[in-house]
Amino acid sequence: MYYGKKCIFVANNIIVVTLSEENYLKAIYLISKYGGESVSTNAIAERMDTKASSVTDMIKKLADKSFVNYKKYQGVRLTEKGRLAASNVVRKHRLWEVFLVDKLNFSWDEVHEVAEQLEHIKSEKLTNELDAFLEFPEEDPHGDPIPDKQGYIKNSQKVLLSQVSTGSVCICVGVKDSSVEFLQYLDKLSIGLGTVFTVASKEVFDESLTITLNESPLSVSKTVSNNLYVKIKN
Amino acid sequence: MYYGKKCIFVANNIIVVTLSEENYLKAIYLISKYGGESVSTNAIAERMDTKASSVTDMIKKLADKSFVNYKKYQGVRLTEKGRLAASNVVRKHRLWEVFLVDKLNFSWDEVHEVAEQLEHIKSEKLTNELDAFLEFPEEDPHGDPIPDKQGYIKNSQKVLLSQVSTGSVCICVGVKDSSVEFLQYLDKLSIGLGTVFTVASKEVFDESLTITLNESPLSVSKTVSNNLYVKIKN
DNA sequence: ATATATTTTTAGACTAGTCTAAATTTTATT
DNA sequence: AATAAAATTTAGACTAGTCTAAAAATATAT
Ligand SMILES: [Mn+2]
Ligand SMILES: [Mn+2]
Ligand SMILES: [Mn+2]
Ligand SMILES: [Mn+2]
Repeated sequence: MYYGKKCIFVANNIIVVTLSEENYLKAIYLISKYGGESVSTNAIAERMDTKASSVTDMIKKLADKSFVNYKKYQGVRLTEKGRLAASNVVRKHRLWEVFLVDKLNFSWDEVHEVAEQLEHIKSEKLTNELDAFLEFPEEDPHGDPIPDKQGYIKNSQKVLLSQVSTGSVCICVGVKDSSVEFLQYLDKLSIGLGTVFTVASKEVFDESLTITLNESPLSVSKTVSNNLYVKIKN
Repeated sequence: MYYGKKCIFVANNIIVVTLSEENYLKAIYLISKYGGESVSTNAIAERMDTKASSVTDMIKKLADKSFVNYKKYQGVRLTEKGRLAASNVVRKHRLWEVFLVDKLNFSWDEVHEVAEQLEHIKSEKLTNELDAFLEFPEEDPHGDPIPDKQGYIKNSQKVLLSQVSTGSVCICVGVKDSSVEFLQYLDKLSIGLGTVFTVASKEVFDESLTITLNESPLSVSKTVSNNLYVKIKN
């Protein structure tokens, strides 16, 4: 009997889920907004930087294992089992990101690549002890929510900076784009999670904003305001 | 061009070493006593619980990448490059074991399985920050030495309990067999790293020892004394 | 020195996961 | 409704890593 042996997690001699399957589940979970919506083959392929034909192959395997419901040409939707498996991968990813930033001096633009690896480590005890060690964080270094053991996510009232009306005092609570480039640009602007500023004015021409940060005015483009989550402070 | 894409570490777009290759390198490294001796195909197969034919296949790949020197039917020996790659895997394995015990409340019999996964995470920064976070430990929870960044290992004067002469005061500094079974048995005997005891007498019949631990006599079999490393205290 | 046993390698097969190119189905446009 | 475009699936090929069975080389025993 051939089981691939390496790279595959085995519990009680039953194969649970491979690294590759986990990556597909995670992609479906995130594209579908945490398991809600149905997801197209192409959307998965694009997100995972792979080919649609590969996605179709994998979707069939996931359907066989009842992680997704699948009808040809109709896209997929996570089952409850799939949603839980996927949320667990995301939980691990985000917990490890917190660990790297809080304990190992990583900056928020350095953690993602390593967390992509760490999220596949299989050990319930490890995940839960890590959670406790970090004092049960609710959000990762990019402001994204960390699902709990049961896959439950606390939803917060964050809103995109671009939606905020002039005069509001805001606190930065997350990023929509968490690319290295954007994060480093925010560093340069001295904007990070917890940064407080006021929306001074909005330019009609290009929808750029002028915000007041540390008493000084700062202009931010529409691209920035469209990718920064804030909470209104008053 | 096909590169397997997943599971393979890429630095500057050059494939460095796969998870499977790392496992073989580690096995050769440990069998050869940290890269010294030449190692037979069968020895690798036995240690890795795989078939000799698979080992031969992999050996050829490792030789192509100049991690080992290989002549048909003559076994393999690690090159300097191979020794360093292997020592890095062992370094990571043992650092993670320290992390799990010191920070995440794992016991010494629970860490190995998880460390087998964690040892393959590729990030120099992670390894070095973890090392610093743990305050540069020199040994893992089983008393095994942790190679430094350059692959250097501090060698210690530890000796098997079975070699110690009667009357010696010993401090337990490591185990040769680190199976769950042996480690749990030691727990039951209240023997761990740092435990101090005196060798009271040796039984000629079965070479069992009577040791004095916390004022009380305790009998340990030859199997135990052959798998426990100690340092003489005076 | 020869025969036997052991070790190692080779040959051929298999799975997981990927790809390209072609076929099929669904969706959008006239 | 027919056609064109886009999305999706299928067919067939490829690699890494493994296996079994057979062949070849080396080591051991008479
Ligand atoms: Mn991330
Ligand atoms: Mn994140
Ligand atoms: Mn170990
Ligand atoms: Mn160890």
